[in-house]
Amino acid sequence: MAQKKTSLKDIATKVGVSTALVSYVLNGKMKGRISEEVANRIKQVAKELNYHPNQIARSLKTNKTNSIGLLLADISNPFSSQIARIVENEADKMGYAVIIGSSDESVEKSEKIIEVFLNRQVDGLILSLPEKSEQIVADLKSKDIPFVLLDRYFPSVAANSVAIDNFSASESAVNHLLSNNYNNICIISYDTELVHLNERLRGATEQKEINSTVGKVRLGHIQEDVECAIDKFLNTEQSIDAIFFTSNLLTISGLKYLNKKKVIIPEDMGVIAFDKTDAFDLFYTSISYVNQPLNKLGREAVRLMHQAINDNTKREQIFLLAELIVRDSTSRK
Amino acid sequence: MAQKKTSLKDIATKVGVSTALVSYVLNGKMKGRISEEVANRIKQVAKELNYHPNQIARSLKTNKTNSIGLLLADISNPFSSQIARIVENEADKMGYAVIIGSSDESVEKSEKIIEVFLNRQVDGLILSLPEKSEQIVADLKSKDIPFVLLDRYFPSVAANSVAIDNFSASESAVNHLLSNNYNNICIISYDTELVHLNERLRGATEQKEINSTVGKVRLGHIQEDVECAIDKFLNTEQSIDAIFFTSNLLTISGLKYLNKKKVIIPEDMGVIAFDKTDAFDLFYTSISYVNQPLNKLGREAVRLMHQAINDNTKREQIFLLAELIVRDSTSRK
DNA sequence: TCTTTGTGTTTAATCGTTTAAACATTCATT
DNA sequence: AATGAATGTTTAAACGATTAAACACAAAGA
Repeated sequence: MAQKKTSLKDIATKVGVSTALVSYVLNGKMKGRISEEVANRIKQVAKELNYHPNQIARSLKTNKTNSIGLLLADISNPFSSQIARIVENEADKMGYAVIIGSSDESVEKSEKIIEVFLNRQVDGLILSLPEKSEQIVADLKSKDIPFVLLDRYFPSVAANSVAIDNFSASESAVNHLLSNNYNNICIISYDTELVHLNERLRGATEQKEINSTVGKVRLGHIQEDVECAIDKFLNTEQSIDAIFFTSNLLTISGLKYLNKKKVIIPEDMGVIAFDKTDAFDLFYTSISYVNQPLNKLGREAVRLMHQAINDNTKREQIFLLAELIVRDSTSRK
Repeated sequence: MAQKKTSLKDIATKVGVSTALVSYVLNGKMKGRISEEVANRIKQVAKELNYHPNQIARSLKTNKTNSIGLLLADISNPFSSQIARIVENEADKMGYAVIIGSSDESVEKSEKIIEVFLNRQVDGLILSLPEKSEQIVADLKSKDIPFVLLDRYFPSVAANSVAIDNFSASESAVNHLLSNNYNNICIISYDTELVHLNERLRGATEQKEINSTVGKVRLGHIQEDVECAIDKFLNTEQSIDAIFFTSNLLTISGLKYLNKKKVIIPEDMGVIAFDKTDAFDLFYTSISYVNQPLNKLGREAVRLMHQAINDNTKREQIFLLAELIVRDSTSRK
């Protein structure tokens, strides 16, 4: 950054006034006390010298950086990157810059990244934390740092949060299958403590009428465990006629394998997915899915965070409704 | 950010020394001049009070923020988000935080975002710029700001850049088709001034032996124009037997449409793609594609940027080789 | 004439660091 | 005893902004 940037002082010197006056003029403060003439001269010189305030200096004084930290599980996962995009846009509208980090579902990495965020004096945090992060949430609360949990939340520690109503989303997905005459439904879900994912499972299984089986998939072994679960369903159990996948990665792995096994959708097997992905476009049958309102999620997260920054005494927990998009993968011919 | 953070001064007061000494100890400077005893006491108190240096203050003094700006076309596009992920990791290793922005292929938006980055005193920039951005590059150069162009570059203004050798990547893709007896190849490409994309086109078409047709797709009308191009190939022209798509979005739109039109791959039509996407997993035939070395791209970009930050007199232009991954979509049975 | 009020501008402290330079003390050398 | 090094620590300015408070001066009211 050579070519030293112009500072308030440069302008002050050139115009022949104090830096204070320049600051007042450029910030539009003390309106009505400053002479038009001087004000104009200052503004003009500022433009001439291509002045841009040094945010760092400003931040040091005001104790506001107008930046936020966004922690995601993995920015290269489409769900995360779409959220990132929306948060970035919303934040920008409110004058915040966004610093991003990926936790890879690791608590230690999350802690480390949050520390980096805080050292950089971000004004607030938007976090999608991995399982077993209750302590992190508790620590942030005790330090009174403004933050919002996004997508994932922890009932044991109350905090600002934005998520969808996973229970009812799953419920309606399964109801849809039932009403389309799929009666032996199996659910493929993660083996996790994350509440939002377990809510998806609960919503799908806690229905009196349903005769369901569950396949649990370990995070680091998605393809392997999905295949294993599907094999089990196809062979040993009573004949399954539909699968509900509770995440986008699970769906992709599952469809890939069903393809390989020549299972025809929806004739041999009904399929319903959680989240949409581009990949569906290339599948021979269009896929029914639970559509999360990503735009609203992102917008609400930024709004709550902004609110927390300005007044961290309120707490809000927001659950948005997901919408069921019905396509061909759940319609028996 | 309530609960006032502890500062150097707090430690100094508690230990009974000057802030300077605390700073020296904590930064490991003036080694050998400071008494062990005092040093230990300072370190201990720092830990007790959970001291973390205020990066903002430090930045103001040192004129280094240890942050970089990353401008992408659209963080929600998989290519961008994967790059973002890699850049984020590499940058973190070198102690840089990453601020992200998406240009949406707009020059004005790019300018605006870069300005935000610079006001925040980022140490350097990594940029994927839209077409007609030569002036931006020239301005950055004249201001002597350290930056690296990533993926996209502009031959008319020399600058640090990292990209793949698009020409030879396309060349080998087309050669592969030719050697598999596809002789009427058509290329679907963007209607753009972006050099890296036109190099893909040039690499594919500038071969004596090839009998090729080109479909140009406008950025805002991908699905529409891809369909139109494919229709044209299928109807009016001499029978096309292979399509080379020069980007991932083009590929997805194209395959989707070929599906709809019941064109069988690879029997009726050979297909080769640029970039891999998850979506391929769900297609009935595995897709051959040009694989960009994303990890290397990201790593080299960060390395060059770091180099530019420390010495902005060198210029490097790096072209990495992409690899052709051969699958079933280009093998005639 | 003397205060008061209003207008226009400056002074100076402050944010939390870094760091060159100054200071003070001890110790060895001549 | 005087000089010089070596060691250990402090002083104080600086980075570039913000902002309460002070200052200076003119016009208006008592």
